[in-house]
Amino acid sequence: MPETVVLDATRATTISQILVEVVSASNRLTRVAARRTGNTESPALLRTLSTLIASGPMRIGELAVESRVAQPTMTKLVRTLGEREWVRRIADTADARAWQIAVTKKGERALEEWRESMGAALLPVFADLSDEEADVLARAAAILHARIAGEIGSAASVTGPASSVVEEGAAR
Amino acid sequence: MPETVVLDATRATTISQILVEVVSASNRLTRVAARRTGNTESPALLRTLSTLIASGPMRIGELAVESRVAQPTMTKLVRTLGEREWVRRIADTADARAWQIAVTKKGERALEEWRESMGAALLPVFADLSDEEADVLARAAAILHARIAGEIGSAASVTGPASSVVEEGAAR
DNA sequence: GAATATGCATAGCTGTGCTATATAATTGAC
DNA sequence: GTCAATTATATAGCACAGCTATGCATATTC
Repeated sequence: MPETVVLDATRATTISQILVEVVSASNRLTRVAARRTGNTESPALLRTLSTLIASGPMRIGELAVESRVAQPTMTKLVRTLGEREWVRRIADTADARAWQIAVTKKGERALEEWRESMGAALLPVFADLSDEEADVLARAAAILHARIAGEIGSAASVTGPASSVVEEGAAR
Repeated sequence: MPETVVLDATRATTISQILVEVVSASNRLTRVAARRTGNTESPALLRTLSTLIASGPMRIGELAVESRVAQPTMTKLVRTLGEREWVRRIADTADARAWQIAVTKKGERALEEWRESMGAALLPVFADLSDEEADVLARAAAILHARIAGEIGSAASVTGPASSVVEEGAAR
């Protein structure tokens, strides 16, 4: 196995190029999806919801890290989500500065409806995928999800049990 | 092969779900990429550039369709691209209302640099992909690109030869 | 040549993202 | 136990990408 360094450099280049193609394809797919669904749904809100559903209630700061946005951005998103009653804020008994953010039933339904409408909107473009192509897409999504989930050292999902049930507005 | 209808419905559901997973993964990947690159580059500008490079000079309206944005959005993007000297506007001799938008060398370089920095930024997260995983991602990107390109009836790339070489600001 | 259609620009809004900074609570040092 | 430093969220204010509605100029059609 000679010239390992050269081989590795080549391989890194190849992987980089593939990643760029994936990002580029993602970028376009996002636009196609936005236009076909009529653009009424917000990716950021749904991303936040699905993070919460996947990992359970967590603090705003943790949510910001998981969702890859700055903390003030997440504060805004959580406010909007709260106004729609898709999440509720639960006081954190261990730290009066913090809140646990939890998805409501309504929020779960909203995400589910979004997934249905997104699937329906994109289906016509992809309906005649071969089984093999469909499999490739499914595996690619799984690979991306796994890598992205693993990208953060630890984060979240460690917070769960410490929260109380005091709703916002109640005496603290 | 009995119950074709039921089977097809099931298959449609499966494909829909896969597509939703792909969109969801894309959405997250976009955020990871934005954060890791330091977020200085704008996806919309680069999407426009790469469309122009792939399909050659075209009108603002065509570019809007290809890039899946509304026409006023594209007008703004083209203005920004022009200010950066990444594109130039060429008068369309066949129609005085229209412009042909063409990428400059500077624009090509900007896209190339973006691709390099994006690849470098994401590589650490994906460096230890197996050859097989890398292949799955590459094929998924190709499938998405092909479908998205095919989604529009015809559009663009039919416009090329009709344009002149009169630069903006020159007598029209 | 007047009416209609088309291509682009402008105005003005919303939402998502950012940084810098404020406020309040917690933690740590002494 | 109090004061300083740190931490969690909120607020302010900005930029940009997206949209719809609409205006303006040029083409096209009858």
